Amino acid sequence: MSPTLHDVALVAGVSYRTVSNVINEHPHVRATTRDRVNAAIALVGYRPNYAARMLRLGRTDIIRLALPELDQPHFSGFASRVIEEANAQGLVVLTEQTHDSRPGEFASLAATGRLATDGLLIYPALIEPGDLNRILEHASIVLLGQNLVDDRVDQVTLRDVEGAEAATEHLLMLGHRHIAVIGADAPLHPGASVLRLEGYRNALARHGLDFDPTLVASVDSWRRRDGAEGVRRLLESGAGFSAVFAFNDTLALGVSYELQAQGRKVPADVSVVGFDNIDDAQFASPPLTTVDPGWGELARIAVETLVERMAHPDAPTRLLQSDARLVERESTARVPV
Amino acid sequence: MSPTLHDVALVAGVSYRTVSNVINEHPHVRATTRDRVNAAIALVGYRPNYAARMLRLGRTDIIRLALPELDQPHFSGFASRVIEEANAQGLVVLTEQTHDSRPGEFASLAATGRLATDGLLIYPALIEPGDLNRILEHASIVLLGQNLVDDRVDQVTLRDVEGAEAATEHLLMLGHRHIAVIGADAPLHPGASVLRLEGYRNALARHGLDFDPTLVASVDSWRRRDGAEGVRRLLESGAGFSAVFAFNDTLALGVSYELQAQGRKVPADVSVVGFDNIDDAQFASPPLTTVDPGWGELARIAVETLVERMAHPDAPTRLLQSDARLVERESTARVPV
DNA sequence: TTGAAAGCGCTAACAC
DNA sequence: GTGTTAGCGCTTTCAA
Repeated sequence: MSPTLHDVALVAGVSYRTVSNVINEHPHVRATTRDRVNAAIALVGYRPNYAARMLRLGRTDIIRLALPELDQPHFSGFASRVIEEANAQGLVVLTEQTHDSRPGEFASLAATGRLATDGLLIYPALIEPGDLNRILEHASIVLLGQNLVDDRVDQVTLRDVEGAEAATEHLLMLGHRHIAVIGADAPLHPGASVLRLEGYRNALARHGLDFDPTLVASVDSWRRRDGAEGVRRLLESGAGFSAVFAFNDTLALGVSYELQAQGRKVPADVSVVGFDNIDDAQFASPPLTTVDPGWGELARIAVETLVERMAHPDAPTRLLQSDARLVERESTARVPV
Repeated sequence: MSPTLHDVALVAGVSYRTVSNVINEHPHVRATTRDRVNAAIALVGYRPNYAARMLRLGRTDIIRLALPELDQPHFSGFASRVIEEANAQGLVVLTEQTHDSRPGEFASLAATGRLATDGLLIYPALIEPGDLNRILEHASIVLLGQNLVDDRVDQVTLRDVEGAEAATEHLLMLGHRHIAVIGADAPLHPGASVLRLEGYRNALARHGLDFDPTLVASVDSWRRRDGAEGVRRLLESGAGFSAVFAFNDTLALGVSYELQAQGRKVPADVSVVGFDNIDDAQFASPPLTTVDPGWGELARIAVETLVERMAHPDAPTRLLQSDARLVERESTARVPV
């Protein structure tokens, strides 16, 4: 058994209470006593039992982060920043993967609160408002991403629509009139795929262009292979396009790869624009034009919001968003004449 | 205050003990009693207090995973798998980043054990044997990666030397005689950069070739920009080479990008081989030949080893390794004549 | 400034 | 099969 406060007190020749005071840096301890206690702590190798402290304080200083998949660049980058932000606030992060499944997400939600007052940051894919009912009363939750409008919960989201508008607008400005879309109807990204499509259509409409469904490739997921497959299908269908808007960078890199594999030059023959501004985008060949939706800012805001929610469970809920901006690189060019 | 076992017992009209039996699925509970208790649990909205349970059981079912950086493909892929393996064992994972700094790693080590008997998986960069002394007695630790030979601790590592030999051997078999190396002396990867260089030299020696230090590029880190910079320096130095072995895939993708940006064709002019087999490698242009060091296997072994260590603190320590194999793709070809 | 002691919610040894 | 109860290690109220 590892030593307890009691053992330390015995060795130091003081009371239980005094040792606790020293550990918690309470002010009213004489310096000599403090030194004696610290010496005793070192001597017996005392380390506090955090489970006992948690029980006593009703507070764990652990938050939970539930993402669909850690093994995707935009999510791992986000997780990395969340961990940093949380640590800065004295919190540690328990990471979970929902694998885009309803049961997975639900398990996360249901387990929330098991560590007393700790909070949950969850990036929902398949959660619906009804799922939240039983959870909300006993847990601090912040929803990430979009996909759910429910003013009983704090939400911290990207500006998907505005970002997609900016991407499309950029291509339109370059003279493109037939812009393919890769990444629609992704079952694992229901919110984002709808909103980014909406942004695309908005931009088209603003330029008086009709929406052409034959230029839209649906995909299973948003990985490279899906991007490659999507654009291949589009090419085979004979649909004519001079530019592609892929709903995330990973898709876009797959698209760019496949186009070049099929002998189309990027951007000379086809322009490609992505979404997320992952680290890899700038070192792709060619470097990828993309939308930076502000993942870093999102992480900061998310942790801040959760911390405030834990501190004030009854404060009004909020919807906060990070800022999106276009990052021009070399995968986009004027439409070929 | 949220309801406790006591509240449930009151509502169900049974004792404290019986409720606990139901929750922990003890066998000796009559079905009707169980139903009544479950109804009461649902009614009052009872959820177990895990801090209390941890305190009572002296066990948290939380393990800690400390990696240099989550935002690197090989680490995030590894973390993702560790989380899955741990979940399968009924454990959850607290993720931390050491940022390759001695203080960061040390903080992780020092904090270990604060959650009672939980264990720590740590990928050490700058830890030395002496750092472990004070920790070992009260914590279950498994060291990941290489970088430390210390038989007081379980270690689960990649086969860096063998992997690097395979990569170099592959290039030698293709007729290359001037093989550049990118990634040496990386301060953040002290173990891996030494071992992979060792593998490279072994393969060279086996073919009777001298080691040429002017073909070795040292780098600050193992990100794309470092790969790009490294190969640029080498080109500027006028050193002649027909192939590049980069110490990881991210470096290799940076190398491949830079070579092509400078008008050298890959693999027609220069072959490139990487290390890690990250997801991106197969969709790069050209798809990257690389070494798959078995990250997935590593995750499985690591969790298994930690679980066994937690169960048997006094069992003899072990050194386990995953298997490395070469994955041939299109970034390597016979030496140009 | 320090000591004594209650009690956080739970599990399980012990009774019946 | 169910009830009673000690005690896990800590923080903190109350007293001295």
